[in-house]
Amino acid sequence: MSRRSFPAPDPADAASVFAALGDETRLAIVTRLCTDGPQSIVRLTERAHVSRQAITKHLHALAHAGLVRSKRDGRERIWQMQPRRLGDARRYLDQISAQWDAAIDRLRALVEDG
Amino acid sequence: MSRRSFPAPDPADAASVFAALGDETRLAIVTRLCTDGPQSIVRLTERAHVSRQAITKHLHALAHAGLVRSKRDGRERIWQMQPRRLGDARRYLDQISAQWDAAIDRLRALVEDG
DNA sequence: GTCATGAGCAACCTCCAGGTTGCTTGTTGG
DNA sequence: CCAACAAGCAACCTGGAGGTTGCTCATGAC
Repeated sequence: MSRRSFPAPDPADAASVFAALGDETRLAIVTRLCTDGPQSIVRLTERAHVSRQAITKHLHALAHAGLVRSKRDGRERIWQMQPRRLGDARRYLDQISAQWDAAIDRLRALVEDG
Repeated sequence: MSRRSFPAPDPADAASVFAALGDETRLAIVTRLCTDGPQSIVRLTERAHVSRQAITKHLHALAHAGLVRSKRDGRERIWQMQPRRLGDARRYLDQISAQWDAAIDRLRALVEDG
C-alpha cells in the first residue's frame, strides 16, 4: 500500500470491520489486545464474562474481518492485532465526516446567499 | 496527545455506534445523508435495493444509536445526520490505535534492550 | 510415561436482526 | 372533496449471531 493518497475504502469492507467492532465483547477483546499486547485465548478469557469457546468464536469473527491474526506457539495460540483494517475504518469515518462538513458548508452558503 | 478535552468514549456507546454502521445498507444510508443532505424516506429508498419499510427500520436503528434524527415536515419525514456520535466513534478508533502504537513501541524497546 | 493444560470440534439452543407483505392513517394538490 | 402519495403499523418468516456443554486432540511439565 502506497503511503500517498489512500484509496477510498470499500464500503463492504468498512461495514464488515464496523460490524466486527459492533459487539461489546469483541470491542473489549480488541482493546485488551491493543493495551496488553498479543496473548493466548485463556488469558483473554480470564477477565471476560463468557466462556472460552465464545471468546474463540469472537476471535474468529475478528480474524474474518481482518482485525486480528494468530499463530500457534507450543500448545497455545497467540492472538494479536492487525492494525491495517483499523486504519481503513478510521479513514472511512474521516471521509464521511468530511463529506458531512462539506454538505453543511454548502447548505450554510446557500442560506446566506439567498 | 490530541484533543484531551474529550472524555474517553464509553465502550458500550462506541460498540452501539459501530454496530449501527456495521450493516452495508445502513452505511449506505449514512453516506447518502452525508453527501446529499437531509432527505425523506422515499428519496432514500429510491436508490436502495430493499423496501421502504426496511429503510425505515434501518433509520430507526441509526436513530437509536444517535447517528441520525428526523422531523416531520408536512406529509414527509426528513432525516438528517447527527454527527456527534460519528465523532465519538472516530475518537474511539483513534484511542485504541494510539494504544496499539504505544504497545508496539514498548515491545520494540524491550526487544532492543535485550 | 502420564497427567494437567490449552485448544479445537461439534451439536445444540435461543433470540433477534433484517427482510417481506398488507393494511391504515394523514396530508396535500387539483 | 377526493385521489394520490408519504409514512406508520402489525404480523409474519428466516437465517445466523452469540452463547452453552461435552468431548477429543496435542503438547509441555514432571
